[in-house]
Amino acid sequence: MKTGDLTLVKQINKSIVLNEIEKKGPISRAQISKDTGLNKTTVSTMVSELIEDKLVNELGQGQSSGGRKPVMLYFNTHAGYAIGIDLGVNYILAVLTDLSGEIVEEESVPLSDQSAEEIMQALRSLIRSLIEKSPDSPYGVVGIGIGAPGIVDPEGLILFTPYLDLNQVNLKQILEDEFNIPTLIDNEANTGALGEHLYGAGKNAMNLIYVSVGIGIGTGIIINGQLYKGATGISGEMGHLTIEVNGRKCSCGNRGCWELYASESALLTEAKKLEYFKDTSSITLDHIESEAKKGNKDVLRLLHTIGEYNGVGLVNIINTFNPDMLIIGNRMARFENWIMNPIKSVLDDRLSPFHGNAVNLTVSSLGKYSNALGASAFVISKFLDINRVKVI
Amino acid sequence: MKTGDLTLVKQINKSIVLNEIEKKGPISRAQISKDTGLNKTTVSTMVSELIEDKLVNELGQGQSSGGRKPVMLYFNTHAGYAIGIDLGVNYILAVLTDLSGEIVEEESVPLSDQSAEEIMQALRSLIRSLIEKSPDSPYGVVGIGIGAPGIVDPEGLILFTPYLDLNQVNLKQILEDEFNIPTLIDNEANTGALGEHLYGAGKNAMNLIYVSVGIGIGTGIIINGQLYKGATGISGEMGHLTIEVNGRKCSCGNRGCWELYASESALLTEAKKLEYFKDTSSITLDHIESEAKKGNKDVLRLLHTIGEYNGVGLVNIINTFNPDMLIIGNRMARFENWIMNPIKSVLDDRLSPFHGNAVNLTVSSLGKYSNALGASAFVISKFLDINRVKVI
DNA sequence: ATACTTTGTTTAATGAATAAACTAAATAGG
DNA sequence: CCTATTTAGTTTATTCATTAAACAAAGTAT
Repeated sequence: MKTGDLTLVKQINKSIVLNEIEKKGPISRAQISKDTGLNKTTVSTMVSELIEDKLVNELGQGQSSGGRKPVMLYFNTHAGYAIGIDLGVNYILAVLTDLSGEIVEEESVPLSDQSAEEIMQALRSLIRSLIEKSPDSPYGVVGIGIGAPGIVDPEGLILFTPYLDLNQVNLKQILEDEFNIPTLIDNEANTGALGEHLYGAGKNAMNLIYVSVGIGIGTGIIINGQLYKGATGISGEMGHLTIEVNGRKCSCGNRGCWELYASESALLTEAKKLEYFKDTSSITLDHIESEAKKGNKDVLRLLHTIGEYNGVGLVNIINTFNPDMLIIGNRMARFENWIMNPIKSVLDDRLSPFHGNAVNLTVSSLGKYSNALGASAFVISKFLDINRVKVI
Repeated sequence: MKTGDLTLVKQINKSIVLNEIEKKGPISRAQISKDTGLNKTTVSTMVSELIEDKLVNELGQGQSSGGRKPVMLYFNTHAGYAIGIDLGVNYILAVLTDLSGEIVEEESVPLSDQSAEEIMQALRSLIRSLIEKSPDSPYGVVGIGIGAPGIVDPEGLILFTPYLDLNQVNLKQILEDEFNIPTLIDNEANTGALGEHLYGAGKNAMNLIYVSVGIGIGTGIIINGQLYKGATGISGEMGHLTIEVNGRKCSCGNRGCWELYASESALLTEAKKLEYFKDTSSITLDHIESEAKKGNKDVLRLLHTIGEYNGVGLVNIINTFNPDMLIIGNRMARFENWIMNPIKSVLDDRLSPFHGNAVNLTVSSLGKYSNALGASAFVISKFLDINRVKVI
């Protein structure tokens, strides 16, 4: 059983000090002591250790505030690096970040046939390349994080992923065996939620829901600053909330699922029915966006409708979680200009007044990087072993 | 800021020891040491303190297992008492429990006009009476917990409650001023969830959703063993999930809310339309249950439909939370025999196979007491100040 | 009767946080 | 320019947790 002892106390306080330096650095020992309530002596001891650990450096003297000049400390973001991978349906985006989540290298490849061989080969070569490009550092590449579409079990086994030929593949095991670097796989909505929580729009939100609207809709749930994954790791399938009880059958087995009305697939399906696109063989989001920019009435009306359906689902999420913040991510986010108003008017209409203005709704601030950055953040947090991110 | 120090360590370990005695008592010091990993010395120290605190007693010698006989310890459930109150729409049920949640006294009164005066007077007299009846004990009555229908803010202010004339009343403040006993008010779904989690069917579930199906539908969310209340304390309004996007307007502002189809109100409304009840002026649940028992076809068909609608909402909950356990409580629970099968067949139909048999679905095991017992458990936990229950 | 086991306490050691005293180095004000 | 004051950071001694080891108490097994 997890009991309390002195090492626990030290761990807690060391985390607090490191966190403080990360968030507020450059900062002096004295300031940390004032801000945290920890004794000056304790702070000094922790800082010494962190400097030995190469996680913190001294910057030099800062401004005096009427007495001896403080020694400023900063988080050594170059103590190690992490790889974050966005495993998309037709692309793989891989980033190398420093320990602050700053992107230092970036590579991507398109996927053509989604076969296991193609994907694995692309992953291997991307990872190998980023490892080679990673600057010399005390800890090297500290982890590989992957955000994948589909259902991933807590051991890193991909239980089910539509479109990709990776069902029942234990990606974590395979990559750890090959690269000997701690690896984490999770659903892209979960990694996206983490990314936004740690580095994006959700920095100050302890309870946030990240809504990944792509081909389907998935949600990443951050509760009390921690990722919630449920009993068997498959929570957050809110794309499959029924919003039409006798609606169309969904591939998940349910009927009238939200994502049938509000996702990228829904958008493309409905666009196909428009007069304007009747001669277009395969419609893309680019087509739709360019028409929307041109002011194509039918496309605007369609986006309005899709926005409204997004709003209906968001009302459900708010009624369930009463979150501090809602973040819309993935590919639907590019239509922000056209869907945000209908979403907001649906919220106004349908939300009980007790929610008032409490909910903060926004579009992903990390854009196409939220998934890859979240995956990277995940492994960084694991490396730093501070309680910034825990999976419930 | 909350930092680590020795008192924290002690608090953690003392909690562990007390919890162990609560759960496994009678138990010896040696056994606690083995089970928890705490050193024998530490356990002895904590036990001495707990005995001084009157929270633990020595029972006498136990069975030898090949050496010196152990001294068995047990949790002194009579060290104090707690009052738990189920504030219903047309009744108030108040229980006095010992520290183990065992009911030692019970009183209830019907409500006739739901006026603030009637309710406050009834509450006062119930509380006063239970305090008088509480046996002599080291700590006396350690808290008053109240589960109320409606929306309660974190400070105990009732923001909104349908049917009761208590809107904007700060019940907590009023009762604390009068009785000088720590008081907690929460939504009845939250207290119900706590009751089932601590003393009922959900004892072993760390992630559970308690679905209170009464006049409306509310949900109490326990995540990682802790009650989740959301950013402003109004999470869990899953009765207002839209299941028909263009459905009837609900009083909450939304459309096609789940509770319009699956609650007690829905049952009564639909029952009114049945040929059999056309001459009954005011139909009650008793009427319906007695007809169901007699095998009235129309009533059975109606209950089947209501069950199916309950199933639809439960699928939504499972897709969202992937919980260890789902517990159906409040008045709809009495129809278990007629609604459980339709619910289960809807789950079979609509749930993705990845949920398999992972979800444990059951009806409240505390029956009409789950709300009152949860309210009592809430204040007991606060009193014991062990981390058994924390509100996120 | 003797060896062994199990329970629980006493004793001494370890390691964490911290208050107080101290050193170092600045500013401020005459 | 000099002294008092302020601020930063370290050294020292104390307090208070857990714990390992030795020990005492009280049983069982043979």
